[in-house]
Amino acid sequence: MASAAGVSISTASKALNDTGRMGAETRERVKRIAGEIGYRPNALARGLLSKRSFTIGLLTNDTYGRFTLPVMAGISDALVDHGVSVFLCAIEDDPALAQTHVDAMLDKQVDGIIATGKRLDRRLPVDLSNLHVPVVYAFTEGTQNSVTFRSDDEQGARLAVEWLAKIGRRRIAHITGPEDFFSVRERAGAYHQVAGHREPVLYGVWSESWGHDAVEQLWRRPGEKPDALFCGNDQIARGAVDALRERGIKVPQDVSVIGFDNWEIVAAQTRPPLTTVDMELKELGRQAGLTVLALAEGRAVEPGVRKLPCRLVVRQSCGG
Amino acid sequence: MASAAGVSISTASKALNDTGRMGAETRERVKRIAGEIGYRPNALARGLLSKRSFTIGLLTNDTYGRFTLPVMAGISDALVDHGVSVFLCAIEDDPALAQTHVDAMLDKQVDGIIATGKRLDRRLPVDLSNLHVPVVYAFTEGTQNSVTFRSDDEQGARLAVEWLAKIGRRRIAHITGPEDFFSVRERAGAYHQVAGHREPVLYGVWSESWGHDAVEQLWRRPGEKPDALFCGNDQIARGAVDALRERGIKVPQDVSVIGFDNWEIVAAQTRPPLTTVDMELKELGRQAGLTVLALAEGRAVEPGVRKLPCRLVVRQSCGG
DNA sequence: TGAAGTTGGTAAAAGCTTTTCTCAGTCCAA
DNA sequence: TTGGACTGAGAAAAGCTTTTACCAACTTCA
Repeated sequence: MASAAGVSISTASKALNDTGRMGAETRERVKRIAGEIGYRPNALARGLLSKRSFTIGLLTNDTYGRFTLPVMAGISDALVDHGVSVFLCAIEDDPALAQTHVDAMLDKQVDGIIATGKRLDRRLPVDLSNLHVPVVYAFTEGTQNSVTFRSDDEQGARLAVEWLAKIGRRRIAHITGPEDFFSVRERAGAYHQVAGHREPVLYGVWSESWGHDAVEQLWRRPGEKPDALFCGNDQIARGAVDALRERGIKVPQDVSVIGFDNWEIVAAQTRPPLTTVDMELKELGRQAGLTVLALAEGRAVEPGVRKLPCRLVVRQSCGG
Repeated sequence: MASAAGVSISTASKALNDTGRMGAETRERVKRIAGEIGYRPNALARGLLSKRSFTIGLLTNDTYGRFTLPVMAGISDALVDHGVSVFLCAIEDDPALAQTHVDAMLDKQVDGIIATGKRLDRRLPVDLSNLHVPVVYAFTEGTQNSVTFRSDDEQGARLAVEWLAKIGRRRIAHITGPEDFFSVRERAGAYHQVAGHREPVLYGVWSESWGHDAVEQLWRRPGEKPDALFCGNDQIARGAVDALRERGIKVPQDVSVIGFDNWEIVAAQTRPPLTTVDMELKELGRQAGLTVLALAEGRAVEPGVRKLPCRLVVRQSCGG
């Protein structure tokens, strides 16, 4: 212990924390010696006393990491400066596993929990509503009176469709995922609002092959073809772009395509690279982190759902 | 505290831990009451005493998560039964950030650290060699006398090329990543060993477009064309498959293609889905987790590099 | 019946910090 | 010279659990 190299335990503590009364010279000396011997206070002991472990838990059922990783990066980014570390717990829709992890986090006296997932309209398979630590929901459905962060899919979709309209596209089709997804309905709603009801919405699944098939369907139909495709995610968009190329239709000259998610691995590798909507998940994570920290410190936070704006990432699949 | 609902503090502790001497009936009663009031011991206090926090740190510079996520899943999977939680720290090749995270982990008295990355032949930008907690390296280069887990890329490559040979392919080309990657050289070495030196190795970058370009190069050359491609990763393979399709060459009828990584999002969505080599990163993580736990418990572990076998995942891009 | 052993439980210490309380000494003013 | 205020530092408690030492009561055996 640092006190061995100087004064008493309590004086050392006060010196290092800049608290209590003592001679400036003593304080300096203690600090210097502590630095020299590389003394670092034991966070366990500190936590035992202060009731703050400077630790939070991140619970997710998104094993693939598509959504969790950016969120995690944002949380970590926001909290590392506050000395807070993050337990990452992946629970694959397994209630027992989820409970095990929650219990472990609680035992370890986490200051708070952030729940995240892969879908806005689904709950994690564990009840977090009556814990004695604050809980914040990010990109997953929260409980009554909780704080929830989510992307503003309506605004994101509007961004995309308005962009297509702005560059002169008039027959914009929407190829998207399963209709029972809340975000699908929200994006489709915004699409209708901006583009009207002239072109159909094609509901399907979140895969490239569905994007491919949907283009086949659209182009097999008689009558005028779309001059733009707004796709529900980047994978669908990629499948669509591939199908268009196979039909000899040029992207973006003949048809503009916009995706959703800005999943680099898909969007940037498509030929041409996809213009797409970014949900700003890292920012979402950052805000969730700051919020759970505020709650942990006893600051009041207004409950409710906070929608964070999306951003349009312009690459080459639109022209304009 | 549970003692309020029963006996003395020490009796309660002994009852719950099945230690010490006491009446069976007393023990049962304490356990029952503890269960009823939902008592859970404070891991901080326990850790303070036992010098074990039941917490480990996972350090990674793979922000994208391609490699880290499976490794993390394996670690968590192996350790959750032992009550161990994992701090995930993403350090993006930033030495200062890395040090900050390591210090935070050490302050929190982690029982051990697992270092992982995105490349077998690169070190993390922080020195972990003289910590007073055990360190295990997984899928990143370790220090002298450390325990390191890595995939056996040579064996994986052999698996792929032998499979191609077995289904009757004779002119197998190898399109791969940058030659300065250790794993690239190892895979190429195994390729030469099995397939001989009849076809060239094309070194490039880890992208779809390189796979695409490489096929262009190969087919523009005069003479006989390859009847199989062994690609350095799934993205290259996907680019190659796309290029072949555009040339009207059928996969797998005319040319067989094998990738490397088994990155579902790429491999499964390619048309046709890719046969590929899986590095079994989850298993790698599991073993790393168990090893760091063993070390933390003071059990001796032989230092050295442990190569874990890869597995061939057969989909439709090979035929045979 | 008395010594030795067994049984069931409690008290106390240890682990490391932080915080509050206390104390000895110093300085100044009356 | 004495009383009060102030200063610098240490003692002790608290936070929660586990472990060791200990004690009182009971049993067993000679």
